[in-house]
Amino acid sequence: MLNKHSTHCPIAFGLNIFGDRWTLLILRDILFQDKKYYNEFLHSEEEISTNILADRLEQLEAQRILKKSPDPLNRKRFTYAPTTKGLDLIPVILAIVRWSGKHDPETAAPRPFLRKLEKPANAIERDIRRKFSLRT
Amino acid sequence: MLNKHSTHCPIAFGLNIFGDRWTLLILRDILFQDKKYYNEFLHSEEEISTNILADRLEQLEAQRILKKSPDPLNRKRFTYAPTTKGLDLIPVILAIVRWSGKHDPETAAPRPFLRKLEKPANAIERDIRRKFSLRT
DNA sequence: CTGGATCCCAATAGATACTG
DNA sequence: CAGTATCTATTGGGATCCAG
Repeated sequence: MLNKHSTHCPIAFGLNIFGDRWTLLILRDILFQDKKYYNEFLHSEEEISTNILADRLEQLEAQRILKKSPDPLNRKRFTYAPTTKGLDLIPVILAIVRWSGKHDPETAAPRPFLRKLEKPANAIERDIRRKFSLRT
Repeated sequence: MLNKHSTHCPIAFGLNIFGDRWTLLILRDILFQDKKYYNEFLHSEEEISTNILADRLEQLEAQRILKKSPDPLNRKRFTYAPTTKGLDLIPVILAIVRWSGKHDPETAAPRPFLRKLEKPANAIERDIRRKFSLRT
């Protein structure tokens, strides 16, 4: 953790919230992979462990980046959906994707995950926002 | 660390390199604050500790995001400058700054650090790139 | 001296087993 | 299903140390 005093730097502020190896992967699942359940996040390719997933979901909810709600179809399940603050992270994720697309020999080639990223960034963002405004 | 197997996801790829609380702060110092020495990074507001700074500089050099060179003015010192791969992280940092500007009550107000960010993103990026191409 | 790195130890993150 | 508990590994703070 950064030294207690909050630093008044916008980069430090952001990194204090999502500057780790897992948080943005959960957002990726939600925003780009249409996942919304704890178990779906658990079984993503990177295999996050249960305590980390629980912790990050809690942080994200506390930061009001995600909203946790009981699943109407199954009272035992919860769904996680992005808030406006969460949707506003789309450009951060897209900037990372573009950087990796340029500098990672593995991801530079077209991949399933990247198909929807062939559109311009603002079209991608608009589509995702539309999806969540329709079903929330 | 993400589970050993590299995941072929561009977001995971990026996060494996700069998904922590310190790496992008060093890049910030270099790209936006004109810092280039170990000691300058050490004394930034967030007070990174010496072992972390040494480790991150090593990682960044190993990833060819920074280039370490002997300082021509002082044989004992080293300077760190961004490579093209490092300059390509400017949009990631700017996306984080924009998100924080919108969602952090502290950084939303204009601040010294943010002055140069009042220009459009591509003008900011162009200016920084120009600065480094002139002096490398 | 002084810039940079290493070492020791505490704190935090993470993997796996287990539980309400 | 969705976590907690426990144990291990990694990160980080601060002192110290080494090279020039």
